[in-house]
Amino acid sequence: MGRAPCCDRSGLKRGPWTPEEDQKLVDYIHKHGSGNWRTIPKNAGLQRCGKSCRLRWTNYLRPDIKRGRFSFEEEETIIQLHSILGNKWSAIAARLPGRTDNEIKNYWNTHIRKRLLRMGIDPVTHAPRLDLLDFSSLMSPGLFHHGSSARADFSRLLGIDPPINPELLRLASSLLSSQRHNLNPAPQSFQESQLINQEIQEIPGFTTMASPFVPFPNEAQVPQPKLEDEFPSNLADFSSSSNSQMSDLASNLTQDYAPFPSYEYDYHGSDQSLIDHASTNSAFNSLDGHQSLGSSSPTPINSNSTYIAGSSTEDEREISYCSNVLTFELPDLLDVNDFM
DNA sequence: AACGAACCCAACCGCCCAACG
DNA sequence: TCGTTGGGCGGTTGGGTTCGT
Repeated sequence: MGRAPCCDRSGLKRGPWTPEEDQKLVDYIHKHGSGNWRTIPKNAGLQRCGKSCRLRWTNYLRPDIKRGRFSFEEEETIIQLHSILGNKWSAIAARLPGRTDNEIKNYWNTHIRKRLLRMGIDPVTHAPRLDLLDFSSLMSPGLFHHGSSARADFSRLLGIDPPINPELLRLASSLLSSQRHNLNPAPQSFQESQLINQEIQEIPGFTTMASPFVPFPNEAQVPQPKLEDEFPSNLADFSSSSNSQMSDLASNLTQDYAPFPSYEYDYHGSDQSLIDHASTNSAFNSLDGHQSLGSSSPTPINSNSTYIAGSSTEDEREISYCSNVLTFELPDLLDVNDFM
């Protein structure tokens, strides 16, 4: 059943707000508070729909709104929360004091989303975009460094040489399946979002901008799955939509796996940083396919804090993301920019 | 300098859901 | 139980600005 317009549109002004209108609305709300939005425009002497007033207030006029560029930490928080909550902008905004859902949504769509795409990360699933890969590239013998008799048997069985790594195939299959079936990973209702918020809040070490951002206080808490025996068999679970599954997911984030085994956001609220789980297994090739930005050593990849305080250019942020985040090997010949 | 393309973001649209009578 | 309403949400639009040629 369609919903009737929130108000009679005839005679009501639309479009950009004038300073005079802003002042009227601010004055009224300062005096009377923001109660019944339908009656506010009438009482405040505005030829506006109540909905328009509410939007103007919540997205622009509210005194606690923080204006200006998003900090790197805010960006990271957005990305992390988005990986869990999906496009629940209000839920994400609730964790970023002073930022509105609309502002975050716009920032995501205009900045973060594009950056992730440039990095070869699917902004919906937060997984590397394997759909862009030529699977023949996965047959590179140098891709994996694990000795595996099972793999040898498997490849012998398939008669393939050089062998396709079965784990990689399984991963690719799971990811593709996940991307096909779980494009809407977020819960459906605001209540669910709130529940999830609570659950996330209860995750040990998961904090938001309101408090020091140190999800993993010490290295010992960081899970370090081995590629061959600890890959989630069904990564689609990551994107499940039910509340309980989201809860499980949240738990998994700290207890078992990162959303993607070799794809991990770096947490660096303090000088503690997340170990690069997969750095011993793969190296990240930059998007032009020539330069490896990822660390190949098992030491924390940003023990000196990869993020340079005060760095603010898009490139610097992207490089920081790349060096911290993506340790997934892209084929040398793949230029993600070709797909942009 | 002029023009078109690309980008940015405030504002709007339409749907959903809980509350209420 | 059902219909209506208000508030809230995510998605989309369009006008202004910036960038590139």
